Order: sequence, then structure tokens, then C-alpha cells
Amino acid sequence: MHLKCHVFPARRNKQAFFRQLCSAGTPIPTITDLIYRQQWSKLKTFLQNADPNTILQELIASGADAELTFRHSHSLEVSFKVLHTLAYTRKYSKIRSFLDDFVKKDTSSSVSSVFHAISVCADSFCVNSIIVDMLVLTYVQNKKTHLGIEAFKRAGDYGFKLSVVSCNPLLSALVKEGETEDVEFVYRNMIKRRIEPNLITFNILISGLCKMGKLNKAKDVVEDMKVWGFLPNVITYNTLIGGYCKMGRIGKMYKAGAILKEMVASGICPDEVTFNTLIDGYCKDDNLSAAMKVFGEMQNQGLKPNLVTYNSLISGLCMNGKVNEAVSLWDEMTLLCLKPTVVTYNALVNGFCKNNMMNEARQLFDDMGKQGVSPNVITYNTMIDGYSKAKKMEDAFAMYHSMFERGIFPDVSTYNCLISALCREGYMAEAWKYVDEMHGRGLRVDLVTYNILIGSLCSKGEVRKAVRLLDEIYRKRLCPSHLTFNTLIEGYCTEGNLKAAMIMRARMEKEGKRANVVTYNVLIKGYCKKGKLEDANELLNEMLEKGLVPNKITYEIVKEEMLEKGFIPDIEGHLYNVSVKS
DNA sequence: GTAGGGTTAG
Repeated sequence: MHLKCHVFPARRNKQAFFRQLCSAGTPIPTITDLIYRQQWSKLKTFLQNADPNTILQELIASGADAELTFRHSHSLEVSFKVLHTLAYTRKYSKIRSFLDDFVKKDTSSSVSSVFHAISVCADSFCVNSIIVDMLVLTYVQNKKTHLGIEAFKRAGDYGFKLSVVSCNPLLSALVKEGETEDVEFVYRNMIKRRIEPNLITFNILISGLCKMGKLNKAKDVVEDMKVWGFLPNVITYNTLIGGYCKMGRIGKMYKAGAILKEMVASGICPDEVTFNTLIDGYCKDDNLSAAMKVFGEMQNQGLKPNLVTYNSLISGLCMNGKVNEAVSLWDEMTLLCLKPTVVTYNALVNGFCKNNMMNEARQLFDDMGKQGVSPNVITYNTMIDGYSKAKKMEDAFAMYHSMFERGIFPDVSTYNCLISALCREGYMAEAWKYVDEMHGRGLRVDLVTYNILIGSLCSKGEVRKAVRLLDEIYRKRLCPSHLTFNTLIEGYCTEGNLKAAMIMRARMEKEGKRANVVTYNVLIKGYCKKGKLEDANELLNEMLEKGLVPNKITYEIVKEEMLEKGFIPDIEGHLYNVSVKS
């Protein structure tokens, strides 16, 4: 308990203040009395022995400023007692500023001790609920989502009622942080605790489910919200379309189009965001003609393409090798007085880098400074990757060193670019040095780093070492991807260890990762190389039975290895009839 | 007091 005398009114008012207290008939507060008589040592002894509640009551009764009392007391119980007093007098903005201060500065109190303090010093369910509700919101606003979710859970245990005002931001923060399980947990509990969701609640939930790839569940929620009396709005539909667009790579773009039709049929008018989402989706699905069609349709509807529209198209064209067309769009947008931002620059710089035009990339990079657009870490990463893939390692490292001078600091991707470059050039030891350096900068190795290292070890025939890294992935609580497993399977196949490759596939499926086209291609190629064409053929049939669509690479393997060796695959007719995806 | 779109690395 630390109390300072400036909790009380200024010295020159003290006498008047004391007289006022006496005249009001209040019993002379001991603390006030001691302070008035400036008996500091007695005061100290008194404070050390007194019960916090007594002191608090005296302070409140003496008219001391509640806010100051709170700020100078280090006891949770006293603090929350003050909050209750404020809640009774409806001084909510003061409570908010107290809590904000508390959440920012207090790093020692656990959520459970806070709840204990709140519940012991109050009796009113309503007041407690209000304070707890504000506490949850304050945690979220201060980016302490983990404490927010804990408070949400405890509020349930204590039976305090939260409001949609704090549950929505909590849900939104959980979605942004990718805490997928908690998103569904909070929503389910809101319903259970009769916290009525609103349209925004549903939109946040749908957005979360889309990010998790649970598109079917997201669609179910759209039906649920109608039952609650909320009709999906333009944001709901845009979120769903965006969800399907992100799945464009696995052929879900047609579903995005279906949602668009549904949206129009329900009388919701697509806006710029709708069109931009679709354009970006088609671009990432390498379907530039569809993207351009939507671009035209958008203008027909009287909607003006904006920066985001051009950024998507420029990026899409660049990734498809159509850098010249990207440059003409750049010119078009500048004519429309849309000023390229760092995102636009990054897209085009990336286009030059990916298409072996490092001089042009450099020119554009230098132009940014002249145009007053600052490069960011993505610009640097793009340039570093471009230079190292062009085998200009000195330039890549010069870029890396120069970013520090501009106050831009490397992130995990920067190191992944460098590590990947060093591995490609065979400098494994150097690559590991950069793994250490990123640790030194407080950056955590991510799955991409592991995939790079695993790929490099496998290509050197050190599959056993690579498998040890797979175990390390789990220890770091990361989740291996299809790429991780496919790389390892390929590693085993290249060293001719087909048995180990099949065991790795089994492990992959056990982890819930179903073998994909790449997995089959790698395995089929492995069996072909060993001359086991019948087994390869069996795998090919298995792949088709599972509904996987062979791609160009499957076709090449079958043609080169099987057909040319006089082996006619059982599924030949089947394989040649399916549409081969590039 | 909260919801939707654009840029990098495997």
C-alpha cells in the first residue's frame, strides 16, 4: 500500500478542506488527521497496519480524488473498489481511462487475480458485469488478446454478462491473429450466454471462417444470420467472395462467381470492393482474361477502378510474364491521376525481377526515392530475391546491408530469401549462420525457412538430416505443409528409397494432409526411375480414383518414362481425356 | 465501437 499525500487537495487548501470535513459531520479521518498534523512516521505505521478497505473508505469519505487514489494504490482490491464507486455514479469514461492505464502498466496481475478482486469488493451483478465488459474491451484495444480471451472465459465462469460491444472486437482480434479455435469458441459462448450477436458479429465470424478455409461453414452462418433476422449485406457477400477467391488455386473461382449472382439476385449491388476482389482472384488463378473481363464490367457498371484495382492487375500481369502490359496499365493509372504507392511499385519491381529484368527493377527501385515513395521491407525482399536468383549475390547482399541505413529492418522473409539463395549456391554453412543471425534479431524461424533447409538437404541426398528437421518443426509447434512432406518424399525417391517414401506419405496422411497431385507426381516418377512401371501405373490409377486432376508434369512423366519404355498405362485413354491443368 | 479488396520468401 503506497499512498502519497498529493492524493489530497493542494497544501494551501488543506485547512479549508479539513474544516469542511468536520463541518459535514464526518468522523475525523485518521489518515487525513495525521497528514494535517504532518505526523509522517505515525502515518506510515498506521498505513502498514490498516485494512485496505478502511483506508479506502476513509479516502473516499474524505473526498480525495478517486482517480488519483486509484493511480497511487497498488492493491488490486482497493483499485477495483474505487472502480465500483465510479460505476455506481456512472462515471464510465473515468473507468475506461483507469482500466486503460491499468492494462498498459500492470504486467504482474493475472486475469484471475483481477477477477477475484472484482468479485470480492462488489456485490452488484450489473456493476461487475459493466466493469468486466470494459476490461475485456480494454485488453483487446491494448493488443492483449490472450488476456481478452481469458477474461471472456472467466466472465463466463463468474456468470458476468458481457456485451456485443466488447465481444465483437474480441472476435475481430482473434480472427486477425488467426486464433481459429477461439473464434468459434467465442461465438458459441456468446449464443450460450445469450449475448445477442448483430450483423457485424456475423460478418466477423464469416470472415474468420473464410480465412480458415471453412467455406461451407461460412455459408451455413449466412443462413444462420437470416434466422436471427439479419440479411447479409454487401460486406457479407464480399467476404464470402474473397473466401472463394483465395481458394481460386484449387478451382473455386466458379463458386465466387456463383456468390456474385446470388448477391445480385438478393438485390445487393456489387461495389468497388466486390470487383477488386474478383479481379484479384482471377489474377491469382492465372486467369488474366477473366480478370480483364471483370475490369471491363466494373467500368460498365459505372464504378471507377481505383488503386487497388490497378495494383491487382499489375501484379497479376507481372506474375504471368506480361510485364509490358503491366507497364501500360501503370501509365493508364497515372493518366487517371492515381499515384502509384509502395504496393504498386512492389508489384512492378517484382514483375521485373521475376522476368530477368534486374536493370529495369533497379531503375524503378531508384525511381521510388525520387517520387517520394519509400521502399519497405517487401521492396527490399523482392530485390534481394531478384538479385540472388539472377546469381548476383554481391548485389543481393549489398541490398541487405543498405536497408539498415534507411531504417528498414529485415524480417523473416528477408532471411528466407538470403538462406534460400545461399542454399541454392551450395553455401550450407553460411545459410545456417543466417539462421543464427535471425535468432539474434529476435526473429523466429518459420515453416518457409524449414522448407528451404529441408529442400536443400534433400537435394544433397541428406534426407535423414532433413527428417530430423521435420521433427524440429513439431517441437517448434509449427505445422508442416504439403510442400514439407512432398519435398521429403521426393528426397527419398531420388535416393531410390521408395519404401521410405511411401512411409513418409503415410505419415503425411496421418497428419491430415491428403496426398495431392505433386505427391503422386513425385512418387510416380520415383517408381518409374526404378523401372517399376506397374507400381507407377497403380499410383496413377489411385490418383485418378481420388479425383485428382493430372497436370502437365504428370503427363510428361508418363510420356517420357512409361510410354517411351513401351509400357501402356491402363488409364491411358482416361489420362488423355482429362483436361490437363498447366 | 466492431465487418470486406492490393505488394515479398518455400
